[in-house]
Amino acid sequence: MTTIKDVAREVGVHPSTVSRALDPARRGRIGEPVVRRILEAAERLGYRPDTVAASLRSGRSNMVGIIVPDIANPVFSPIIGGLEDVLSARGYALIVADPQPQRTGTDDIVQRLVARRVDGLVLANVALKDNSIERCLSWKVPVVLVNRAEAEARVPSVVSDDVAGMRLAVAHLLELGHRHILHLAGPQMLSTGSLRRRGFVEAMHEAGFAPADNDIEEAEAFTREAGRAAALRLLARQPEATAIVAANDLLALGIYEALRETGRRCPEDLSVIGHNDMPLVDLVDPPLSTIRISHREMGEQTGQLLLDLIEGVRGDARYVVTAPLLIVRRSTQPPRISR
Amino acid sequence: MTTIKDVAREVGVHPSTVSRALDPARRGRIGEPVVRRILEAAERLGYRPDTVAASLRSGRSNMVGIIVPDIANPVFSPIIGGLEDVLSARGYALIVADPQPQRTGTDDIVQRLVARRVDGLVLANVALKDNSIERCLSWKVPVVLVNRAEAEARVPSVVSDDVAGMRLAVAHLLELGHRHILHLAGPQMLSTGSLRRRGFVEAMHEAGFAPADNDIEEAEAFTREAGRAAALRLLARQPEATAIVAANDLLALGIYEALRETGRRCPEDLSVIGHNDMPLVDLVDPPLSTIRISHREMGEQTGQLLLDLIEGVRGDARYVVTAPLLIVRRSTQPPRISR
DNA sequence: ACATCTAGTGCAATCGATTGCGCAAGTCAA
DNA sequence: TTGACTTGCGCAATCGATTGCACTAGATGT
Repeated sequence: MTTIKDVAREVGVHPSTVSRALDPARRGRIGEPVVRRILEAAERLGYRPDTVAASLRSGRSNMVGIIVPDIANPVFSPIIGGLEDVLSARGYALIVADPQPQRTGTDDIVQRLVARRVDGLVLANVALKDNSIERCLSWKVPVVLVNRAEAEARVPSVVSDDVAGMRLAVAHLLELGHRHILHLAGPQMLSTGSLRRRGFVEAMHEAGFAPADNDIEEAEAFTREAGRAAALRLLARQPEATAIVAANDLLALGIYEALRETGRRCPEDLSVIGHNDMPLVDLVDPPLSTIRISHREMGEQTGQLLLDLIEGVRGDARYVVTAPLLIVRRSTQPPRISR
Repeated sequence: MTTIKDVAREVGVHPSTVSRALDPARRGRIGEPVVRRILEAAERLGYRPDTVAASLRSGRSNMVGIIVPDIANPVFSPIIGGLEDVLSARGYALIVADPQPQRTGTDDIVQRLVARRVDGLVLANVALKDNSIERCLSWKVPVVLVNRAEAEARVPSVVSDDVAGMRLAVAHLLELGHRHILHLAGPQMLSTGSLRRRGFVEAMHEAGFAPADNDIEEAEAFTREAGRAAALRLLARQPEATAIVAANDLLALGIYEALRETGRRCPEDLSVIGHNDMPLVDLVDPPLSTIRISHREMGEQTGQLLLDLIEGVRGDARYVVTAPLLIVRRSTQPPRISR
């Protein structure tokens, strides 16, 4: 490994001069011909700066960490992808971490990442009240929330407009002629779960159909299995409803299973609409109507926000909400003519 | 930030003593009571070791990098998940990188990761002949290939038994009574593409049905769109075939689209079988018969292999191949009675 | 001609932990 | 009592780059 000293010796200057010449930002202070010779020598010797050493001295690691609840979740991978894109373009590396349920002792992931001197952190898994945020705050490490927000808005976040998304969904069903609409809600400790529920309730209210508590059922988690179980409960309670809006696509697919098991057909007997438009839901049977969220774009925005925070640019758009889009496929249709 | 010196001063010993006392491996050389006092002081002061400084001196970074072609690809996320699991359990962090098509100049990702002093590298994107492997080799950084292997086996790899998988697929169709079976192959520069093609050809041969070149069509990429296009070509050429085996699920879904466009039904007119068993293919219409590969497990194995390599344990299982499993759903059925 | 800048480099400290080597005190055998 | 070890810990160098400060020339101002 050739170091900065080797280059310095080769050119006959001091290491510090090499350091400056190599950094475009500070190159200005160095004479033009010297810079040229240094660049040439560095190239010739195959010099690669040691990021670790630089980090130690400068205090910046050029790394950011992201904490996701489940990497395999199709919602998070595009977020990671978008994030990685903008970060690597600016020379940052992304380290992804999965909060293992119970690892040895008190060293949780946030701490581990901070010990690695990450310059910033992205949290994709916060609950409405979440203490990892406080820890980041107390350590003064820049943080951006993505996908899910917290109850108090203490740190920047990038989320979809969940309430607006539910408005779109409800409006679509209303327009089709549905009147008795149910909601399969997600976990209420998550912003996505609670905001979407609120969106549903508000939209129904405004249309003059105040939903009863009985019209809403909460799933234990954002999974197919939890969706199936909750749908079974909900359908048993409200057999004459004509449509159901799910808090996310996985839940909607769970509803599909429940419908099959109880001998109902979608959309003939019951219209179903999801949320997220994750990959492949256009190919399920029937193709799922849903609300599209551009997760990749959210990842990119998150990267921007975080970089601004790290580099001290006071971009004032601290709370980015992206606009959802209604995607109509074949799981929704007008209700059958009721007597 | 409290450093090792602070702890040393607090306890009244030398920093090096603290360093040793804190490392379980070298703790033995230090007196028991001193260790206890150091541990206590470290805890009380909230000491967190600075990973960066440790890396600089020790040469180990406790980080490994993984290079994936596309994070959003549902095949890679479980691999990353499994990998991250075993790595973080051993104190390693995982940094994921996406090879941007053309970034500035010659500093490709491999170089960038090596500059970050990663202790090892996982390549999930190698082509059959790939020069990033040579670079890793020349830099002497431990490497493990996953999902796709290279032509010459110079470095350890973890892959599914693609040939065996295709045998399962072909055997299944044969057993159903199919005789004229087509293959929608993947890119032949990738091991998955070429091995699966070979598996198909071999299995057919052994059954006594030598496939003609005309029975095989190569898709440009492992995508739905490429699958659709290739399927269109293939079906135009071989209209009387009764079954088609795709080199992967995405390709199979492309076939679905092509079938719909040409007014054929699956499985009545044509049986289709995929490969990978990626999430949600059990919900498409019709539910896809396929070959299951346990990607998460592959990720875990990859992690083990890499750790062994890094830590010098000569685990001799250098080339892990996992066994594929046939999953029969509803996209395959016996062919219609031909005249 | 003299004081004042300014541009271009060199010097040396520093970041925080690791580690080879050395030294002192204690143990044990002869 | 002495010599050979062992145990426990301190010393100081080191990893590779960054950075505040000092210094030297030549340029500028008056």
